[in-house]
Amino acid sequence: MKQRLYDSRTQAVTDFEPREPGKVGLYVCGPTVQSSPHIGHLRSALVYDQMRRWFAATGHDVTLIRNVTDIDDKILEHARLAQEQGSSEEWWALAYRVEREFTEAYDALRVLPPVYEPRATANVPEMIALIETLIERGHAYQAGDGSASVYFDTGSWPAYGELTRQSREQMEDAPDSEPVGKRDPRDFALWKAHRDSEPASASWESPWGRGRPGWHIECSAMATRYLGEEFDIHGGGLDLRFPHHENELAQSRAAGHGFARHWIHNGLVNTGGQKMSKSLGNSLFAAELLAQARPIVLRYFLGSAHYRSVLEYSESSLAEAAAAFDRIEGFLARAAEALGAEPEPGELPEEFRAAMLDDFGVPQALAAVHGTVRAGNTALEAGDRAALALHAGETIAMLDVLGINPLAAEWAGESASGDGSRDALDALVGALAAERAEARAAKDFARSDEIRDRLAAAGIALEDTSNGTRWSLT
RNA sequence: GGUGGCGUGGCCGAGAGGCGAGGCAGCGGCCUGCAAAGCCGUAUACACGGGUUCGAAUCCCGUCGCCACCUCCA
Repeated sequence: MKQRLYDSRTQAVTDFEPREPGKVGLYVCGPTVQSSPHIGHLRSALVYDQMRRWFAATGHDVTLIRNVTDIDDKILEHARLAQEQGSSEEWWALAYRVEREFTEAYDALRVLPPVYEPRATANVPEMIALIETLIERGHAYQAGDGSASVYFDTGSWPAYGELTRQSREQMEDAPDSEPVGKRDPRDFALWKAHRDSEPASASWESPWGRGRPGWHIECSAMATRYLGEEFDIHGGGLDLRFPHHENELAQSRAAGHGFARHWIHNGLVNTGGQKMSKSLGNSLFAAELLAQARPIVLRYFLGSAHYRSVLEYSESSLAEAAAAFDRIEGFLARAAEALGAEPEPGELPEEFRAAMLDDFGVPQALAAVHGTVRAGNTALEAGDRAALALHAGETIAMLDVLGINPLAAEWAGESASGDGSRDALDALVGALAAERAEARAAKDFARSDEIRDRLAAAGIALEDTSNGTRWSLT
């Protein structure tokens, strides 16, 4: 069975065939590091992390490139505004500080680092070369106002609009805040002339004069530099389809590159039925979320909807995710105790494989996880060790692919077992549990319930199983 | 004006012409001293109105509502 993948350009689920068998080149638009990461950034990164893990699990060598846009209007603007308030932070310091916040948030969710994370500022020569090619081929021109700006000539590229199926004629004119020498309002900047109001450090030498790169050219240049003129998959948030990805596609194709074979776009995160975004000011920041939910639960939650659908965030949906994940985690803990060892990863159930092969059907894959957990619980109850070991192993294998295996090394310290305080607690709780067992044996239920209640008040739940009493933190 | 998406049971969330994914909550049962956990069982769900079909939540037409993009955004 082949990998199936929805392609935004053709608007259809198609077979995915890597250009080179066994290898996948995946470029993902990373953040513009202008302000702190929010839940939407986390979801986006997570979606591609899941794909990357799945491709790896199915024997592919994945080259995942996720860029960092560290020079842009907003970064300069934010730094300037802060400086007006007395900040001494330069734009490049701001960008780097925010970039580290992103990295921290990604790490918290165990989003694996990309194979490489290129910064726009480190690829200016590649961008200039690409712009020169576009000018040579007659698809770009220097601004008519004599400035150093260079624009892509959308009128020279008949396919313009192919990604989002829009005709150039029907597009609303971009109301530029200032007339900047474009031949057509729909043309977009490849190179932006330096302005005196901007720091000199935010400009580079070019054949057209000092300036800085336009937004779209960086991705074309970096994707090509690290993945080649033609590569397998280009991904990003749905809101990047137009103009960003449309423009990337146009300029790269106009430069003679094959560019991305598949385009994928992840759905956005809504809250209160509305898109969350910087401009609306309704952002849920990563730091707040990570403070209120266990990172592994947050990862489960953000990854539980299909990557292309809208994910509605609410506190109750997050709480539901926590309950669902507890069920899985509880099974693994009981299985490990019953088996006397942490289960080894087993085979991936066919249902899970089929779901993932079908356009990354993570929701159905999670249904397979829950089905396996149920089968495992049944085996546990029946005392069928072989079946228990089988299902526990399958569960672990599936969770590993999804990056939510609480027993995995990557989540060490997050799982229920772990540090020394846990052992100390175990000794104390164990003593109380033993006392309770004596009381129960003597039918002194008032005493046994008192012990259980006291532990419950302290956040420790007791469960009486056929193998004795086990405890867990609530 | 153009482009795209969505509307599924109390909630979240899949599916996509014919055995009602999965989770959460609820109800009944088993287990338990009582619980908890677990297991078993439990739902006249597919915005509305037409149509195609032996059969539609799924296809077609229309209507309503919501959302996104066309301007910086994951």
